[in-house]
Amino acid sequence: MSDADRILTAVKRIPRGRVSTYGAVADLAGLPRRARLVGTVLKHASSRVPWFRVINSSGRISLPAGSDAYLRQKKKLEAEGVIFRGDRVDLRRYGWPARDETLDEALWRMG
DNA sequence: CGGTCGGCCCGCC
DNA sequence: CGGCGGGCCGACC
Repeated sequence: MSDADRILTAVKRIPRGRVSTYGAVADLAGLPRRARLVGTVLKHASSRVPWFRVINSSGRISLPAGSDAYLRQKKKLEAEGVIFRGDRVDLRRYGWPARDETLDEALWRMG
């Protein structure tokens, strides 16, 4: 299984209405410290994977502000109930896995 | 909250 | 091989 496959698998696990960060996805994929790779993989991802649920650790969309791509991602998130406060989302509320739960707990919970 | 900096690890010349 | 930049991140001020 390639790194890209593991990343895409991890992204598919993000629940509807929640968001995850590049670093968190890397961790879930078993690829610590490879947040940037997650970014490049997602850039070329197919529409079957919920790439739009991945944002950066500051709670912002990692695309040029105001660009078509940016607005597309924002709309998709809002469509499933994620509320933006200005240009960012509250990771304590929508972040997955929750900040205070360990990676092990999160992995266990989803089998 | 915003901005900088250093560290990090690719993927592509 | 060497250099460079990227949908990153945490620490710090």
